[in-house]
Amino acid sequence: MSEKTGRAPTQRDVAAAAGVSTATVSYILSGRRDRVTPVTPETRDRVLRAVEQLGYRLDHSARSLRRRRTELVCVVYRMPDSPWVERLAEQVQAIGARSGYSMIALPLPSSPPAGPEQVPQPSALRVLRERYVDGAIVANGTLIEPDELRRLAAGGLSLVVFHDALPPAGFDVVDLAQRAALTDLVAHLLDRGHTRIGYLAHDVELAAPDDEVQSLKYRTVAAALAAAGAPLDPRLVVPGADVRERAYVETQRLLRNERPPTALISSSDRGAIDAIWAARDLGASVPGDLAIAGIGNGTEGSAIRPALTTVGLPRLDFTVPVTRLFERITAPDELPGDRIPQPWQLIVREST
Amino acid sequence: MSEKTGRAPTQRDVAAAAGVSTATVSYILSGRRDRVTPVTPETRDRVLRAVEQLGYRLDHSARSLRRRRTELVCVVYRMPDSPWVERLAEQVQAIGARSGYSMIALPLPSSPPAGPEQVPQPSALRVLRERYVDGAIVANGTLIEPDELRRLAAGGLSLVVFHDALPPAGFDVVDLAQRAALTDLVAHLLDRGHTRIGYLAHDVELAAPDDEVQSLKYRTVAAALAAAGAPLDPRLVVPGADVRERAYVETQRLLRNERPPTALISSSDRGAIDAIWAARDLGASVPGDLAIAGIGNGTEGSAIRPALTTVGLPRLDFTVPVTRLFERITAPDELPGDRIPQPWQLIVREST
DNA sequence: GTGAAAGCGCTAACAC
DNA sequence: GTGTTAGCGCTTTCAC
Repeated sequence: MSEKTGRAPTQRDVAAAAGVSTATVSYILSGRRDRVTPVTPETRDRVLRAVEQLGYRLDHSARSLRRRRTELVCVVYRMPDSPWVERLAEQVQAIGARSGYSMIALPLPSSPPAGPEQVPQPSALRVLRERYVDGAIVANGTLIEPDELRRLAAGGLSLVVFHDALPPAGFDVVDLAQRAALTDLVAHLLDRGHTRIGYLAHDVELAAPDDEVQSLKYRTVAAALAAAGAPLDPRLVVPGADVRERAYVETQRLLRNERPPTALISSSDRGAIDAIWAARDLGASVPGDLAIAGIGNGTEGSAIRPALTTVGLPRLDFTVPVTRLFERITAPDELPGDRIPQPWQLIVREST
Repeated sequence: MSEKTGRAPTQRDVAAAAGVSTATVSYILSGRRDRVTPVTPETRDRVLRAVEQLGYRLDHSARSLRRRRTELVCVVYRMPDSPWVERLAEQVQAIGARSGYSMIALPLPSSPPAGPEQVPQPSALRVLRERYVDGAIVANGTLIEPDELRRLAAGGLSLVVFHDALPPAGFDVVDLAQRAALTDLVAHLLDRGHTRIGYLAHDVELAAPDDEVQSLKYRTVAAALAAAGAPLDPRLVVPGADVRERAYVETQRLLRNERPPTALISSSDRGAIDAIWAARDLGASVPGDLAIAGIGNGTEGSAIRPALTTVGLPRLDFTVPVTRLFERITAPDELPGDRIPQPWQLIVREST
């Protein structure tokens, strides 16, 4: 464990200390793939003792270079992580461990640079581009440009991407079918007799309402309402779903309108919960005076009173996409690219 | 960008396509350190065109092996990330980018295996042990055993560890001085005249109340109260700070006691916020009937009403420790290991 | 201004 | 059961 020289010990040093060849050290440390008789326990002990004594640690770069794989996968997500991303990461870690893979995370900055050029830090993408990892799960496919995804896949990176509207192209796409679920939510509110429906938006949705990916939720809700003959009243659309205090304030402003909404859809579950607070503090009952629905099915929604109606993933079981990632990694030749359905659903609880 | 063969193109392929040597390709792609005349624009163009056309991507493993550094740093944290860890990660990313470093995250599973053996997934620690990264910031030093930290540092990994009670040993320790801040909090409540003070605990704190690191908060609060002659009443200590709904239920149970507490300290800000809900739903005013304080200074605390009294980092500026990490990485020889003070503070707001 | 060549630490044929 | 050896893809010294 002690080391006086400046250089870290290598297998060569271990071999010298144990009086064996580097090949033997490698066999003992990594096992050998061919069906050859094992080393004698004595040799093994001697080598392991030398490893211990020198404080030898394997050099990952050298191993990957030789093995032509890194035995590392990566989960890419947008910075404030959500509970479902955590479950996903846990499952990647657990399933990967079975085949000797470790998992790292690549959190990309939360604020996309304004404008159409929502290119994340190139220094972060290096990890995907320069073969740091064998595969990646992109939890939020809108974080990386479609072209870049295609190039990464073409470059040999195994890729599974969560995205609502992206054709597979050398990678698999987990299709969340968010649009269908959001349309169901709107239908549910209309069924309940609501006609004045408000929308608590994320700031980006209002900044770029025409952006197909950034404003997917907003656009889908608006389109569903319009299709039902009850188009969204612009005065009932407010920002603030990003930040708790703003959601609170904006909801109260909405309720003080001369013609307040009778139902409110929040672009986030958090915003919806703050809206519930805001309504209650103003003496309005939920859902009596104001029905409130969130989007995302976070964990908080089922814990509060009234429990939050929302749309999102009903179960956080990602066995299929995660297993698929490792199939891709171990597949001898290129897999084409499938669509893996994992649909969002309408989850009706007490708040509507 | 197209590639028909099974093998990914290498610099050798690029060199062949451009009619130059691999050395030239390398110069163009990485710059060269010595003060030598630059390549001609024509050569440069030809090489870059070949790169583009072949879809060449650098191989990180080969580069690291040769350069003897990975140009990668890592932020280690406990899985449900907190806002301050996100700020830390952002700052690591930003400061690292200046010297060509990329950042990855290493989220360790949230539930430590019961018992003293709180060893995280060995497959996760591989990333630190096997030279995947040049340096790491451990946001929660209790996640990794002190011995392991020392071994990692001794093995050449640059390390900066956030920890409340750990001597530097080949790595720097960011000292949060949590104990002092928690003692201040207790003093603050006693000043306000409270004598029956409850504690909403994380489950681990009650499972292993003697564990110096797992139960630091609980032990410190208990010790401070005892020292003030107002020892914690065991009947006022309840679990539930981990999960929102449980925090809610346990707080209400506490308030229905025959002798309910007049103040409550929650081991987490989230638990404290749920406790505020719970108290209000029972008709109790906060802080009138029940003073409530959190621990951690999360972002939610300042957004709710009443704003939450808490202890934690007053500003999320990690320039000093992050800069220090990169100093360590670039330092020609071993730095000893310093203590970097970044003290928690008592933040008194409306809830107490 | 460009090229030849050595070698980073490891693995896996193959030889004995 | 263990050793020899040829690279993996890249960078860098040195030569021209």
